[in-house]
Amino acid sequence: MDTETDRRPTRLDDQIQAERDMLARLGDLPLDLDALVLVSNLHRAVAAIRREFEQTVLAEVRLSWTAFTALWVLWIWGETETRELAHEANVTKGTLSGVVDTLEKRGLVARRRRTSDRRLVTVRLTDEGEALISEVFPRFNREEQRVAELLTAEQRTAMVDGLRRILRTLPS
Amino acid sequence: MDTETDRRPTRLDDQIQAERDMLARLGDLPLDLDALVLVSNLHRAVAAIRREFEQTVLAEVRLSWTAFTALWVLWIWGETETRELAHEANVTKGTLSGVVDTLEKRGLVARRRRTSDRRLVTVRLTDEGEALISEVFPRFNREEQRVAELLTAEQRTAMVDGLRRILRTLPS
DNA sequence: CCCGTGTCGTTCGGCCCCGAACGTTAGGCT
DNA sequence: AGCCTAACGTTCGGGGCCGAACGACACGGG
Repeated sequence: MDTETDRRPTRLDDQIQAERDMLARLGDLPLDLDALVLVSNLHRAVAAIRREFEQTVLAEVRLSWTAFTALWVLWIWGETETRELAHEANVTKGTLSGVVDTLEKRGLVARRRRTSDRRLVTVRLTDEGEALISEVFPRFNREEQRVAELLTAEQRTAMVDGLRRILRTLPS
Repeated sequence: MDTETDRRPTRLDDQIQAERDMLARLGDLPLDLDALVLVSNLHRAVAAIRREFEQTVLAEVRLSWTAFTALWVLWIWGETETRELAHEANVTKGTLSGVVDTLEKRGLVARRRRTSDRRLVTVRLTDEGEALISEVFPRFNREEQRVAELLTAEQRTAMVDGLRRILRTLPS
């Protein structure tokens, strides 16, 4: 690593200069700034939401977002094949395998090899897992509600509809 | 792992039964289903977008989303202190340290210890890094545009405004 | 001058995440 | 029966990600 003999612009100079630089650099490119803002805000907001949840409701019960989602799916769907559970939890089956491992170690879920087709493995909640998710989910939903409340009804419907369009198009 | 002597409901039975179960289980809880759908769709859409980008534009140049973001910030802002870069890239400084390590190994960025305050480290693009980001970014933005095009103008503004509200409230 | 106190970036352990490779099993075709 | 092919879940290597702990450093008050 180099060292630098100092003459750093102050934060204020920097802001102004940075904007000038940005405009100078971006000005001659055919850019869609709205699209940039949209995608980057989407990303930031989701990261913020996820962090918030993982640090409050989920931290108390030591569950990652994905682990929680898996439990939720099992709660609603009942015993589920690994592949479907992975799809529903929005991760690859390789990832899900690891998540189920940790959930199994904690005694929250159990695996079961099917006899009719021995390639298949299903996952189901244990009693303990069921107790946990039914206790945690209402609190989780209350957090979701707090997020949704920040938006107007129009914004909410516009967003949900827009997100659906994206999901329909992109490979999910 | 247990084994199971089979009598699995078919997929169709399952769908119907699962919905019945879901309604039965959720019916007596004070739930905000709209909030649930909103948050879960947000999450799924962002994951889909991120995967899409990481598998097309970013895969070609072997950059993760975060690595790309860091390069972009450095491109726009110029030489930046580690802490600010982490905040801007939306990760903790611990994470950023690792990302900068890999970028540095590839010769795309360089670290510099400041002499005025020897606790500080700044990161800047190398010529190679600058060449890479200025080549990749337009393609990245074109992908962003493709996503944004899926929405109506109204949806776009509603979404951006809604996301800003979320970001303003949640600890980012 | 020196000694707290606070901030910097880095390191560490643990988990999540992915894609590729792998062994196992099912099922059709000859 | 004996292949071939395809689908299943797991494993593995590489990296992202976080929070906590850490050493280096700055700076003000005794």
